[in-house]
Amino acid sequence: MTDRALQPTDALAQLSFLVTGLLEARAAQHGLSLVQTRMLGVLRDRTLTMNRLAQRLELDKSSVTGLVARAERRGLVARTRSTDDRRSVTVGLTEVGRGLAAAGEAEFTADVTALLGRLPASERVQLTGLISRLLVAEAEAQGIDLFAAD
Amino acid sequence: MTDRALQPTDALAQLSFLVTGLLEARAAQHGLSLVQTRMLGVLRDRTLTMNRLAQRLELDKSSVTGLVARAERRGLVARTRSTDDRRSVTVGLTEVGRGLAAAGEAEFTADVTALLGRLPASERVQLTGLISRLLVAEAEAQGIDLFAAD
DNA sequence: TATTGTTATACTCTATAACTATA
DNA sequence: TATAGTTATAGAGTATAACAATA
Repeated sequence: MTDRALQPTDALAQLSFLVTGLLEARAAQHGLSLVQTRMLGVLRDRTLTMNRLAQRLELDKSSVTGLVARAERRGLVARTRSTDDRRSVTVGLTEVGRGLAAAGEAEFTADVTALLGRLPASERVQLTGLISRLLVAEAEAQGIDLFAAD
Repeated sequence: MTDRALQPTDALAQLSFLVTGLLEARAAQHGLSLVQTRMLGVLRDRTLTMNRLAQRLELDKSSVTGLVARAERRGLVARTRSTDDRRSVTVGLTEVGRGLAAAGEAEFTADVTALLGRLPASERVQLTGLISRLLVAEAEAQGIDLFAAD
């Protein structure tokens, strides 16, 4: 009765639900949704116009208007009109938003580390290596360099 | 410049987003959301009361009332009052719903198979084996038997 | 009294279409 | 004219609280 393996599709699907669930649960602890968390993550290393933020999140610009408005109301992001192109609005994290993003990321990393801790070290290394290979191969097939400076 | 690996957390997070995205895209082709797809999947092998369906989906019963109502309006599920406990309502798939669930599952399986096809066969087997081990170990730690008849 | 399910209400998230302001 | 962003509107999805029917 040991070592029955899941079907490949089930394995990937269940792992994905598990990991997404971890992220969602941590976000919820801070009163954040998944998409708000993604937005904070995207803005952690850069400042973006509404338009480019929408592209990053793969959302319509009108959706992002509301998303940013709600985050702004909570003091997590700030909007400033661009000086060069005065049609544009630049969005960036506030200190509060930055703190929340950092805390959430640390917690999620701890959760994933704990999850991976279920496997012996050698298998853990093997697993993450294989996933990396898979992601790189898939990105390459899509014409994307996963390690591009961006 | 070859074989740089992602950090473990990034690797798992990105894989999860990728797989979830595949599922979401297929669901959208059929005009279904992720949660509607999950519901069809849960009901594929069984019939459930509203209450137990809510537990399965980890949603409030009031949320499931709306979820089922929208699916029912589209002819995907059917509600019937239980005869033994007349407070209960039993939900099950219609033939249309069953067809949609089957088609969606087949498409998603093909997508995942194509994704895994980016890796050579030996690594593919290794990867899915390791993921299975991880899921079994995690489930065990939570006191769940992943292979329980249910 | 307790449980099952629905309804009323409110909020987030999403898109489409129409609009304003700037280029 | 074209682009950046917002607003108006509509609908899905979610939860809390109050409710009706049944146990």
